[in-house]
Amino acid sequence: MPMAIARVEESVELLKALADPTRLQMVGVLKRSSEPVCICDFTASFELSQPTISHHMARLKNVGLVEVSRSGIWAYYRLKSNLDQRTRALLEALV
Amino acid sequence: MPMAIARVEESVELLKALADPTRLQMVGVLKRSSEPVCICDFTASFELSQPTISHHMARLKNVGLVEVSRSGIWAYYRLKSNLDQRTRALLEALV
DNA sequence: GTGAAAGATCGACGGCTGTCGATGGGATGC
DNA sequence: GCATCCCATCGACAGCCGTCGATCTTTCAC
Repeated sequence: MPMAIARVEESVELLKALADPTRLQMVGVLKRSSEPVCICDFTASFELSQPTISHHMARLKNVGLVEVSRSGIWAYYRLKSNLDQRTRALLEALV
Repeated sequence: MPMAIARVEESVELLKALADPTRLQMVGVLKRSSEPVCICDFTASFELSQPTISHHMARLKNVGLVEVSRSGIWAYYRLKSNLDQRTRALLEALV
């Protein structure tokens, strides 16, 4: 039974979102953290500009890997809670 | 314990190799096949030029996902036999 | 040797993507 | 109101990547 085209495209989008050193490490941080992580923490630990960090996080959000909660002027990100089993297995193999 | 940089880069190369619809489906075909698959089968089933198919397979080969055996004028590809556990788990979650 | 077939390589083109500085937008504090 | 801070968005640029036609290499058949 060949892979359905729709599922291929969906998997590819997920893979492209993870296929960047910065984003893969961001996901790693979020996966290991028990609490949501502030964007300011990422801008502090990666040697990249703030717009770049924001851009990467937006890509992770667009593929449904992370979700955001705002508190005042801060934005806290965490891995989405209801990731499907396949995605969780993939992260488990990666991070 | 954060991810080692070398392992991040290695994972990213693997993810980039898989983050394309054609290559992901190629890997799917190889994973499901009990026997090596001829390049001519891929050029026949994908609506892409022969150089493009060859280019994609070369990328899969460069990251160590597949290996080739030639017989006469034909080239047969299969998933590399000694993939590490992490990579196998990743393919299991994807294909 | 000649020709044909499979596959790899090359050169070129357009589109996507990572990066930045500049700017915008909302919340906080004075 | 005004300045300041965090973050998102925009515009621009360079580099990578998917794709193709053309060509080269190797093998086989005659």
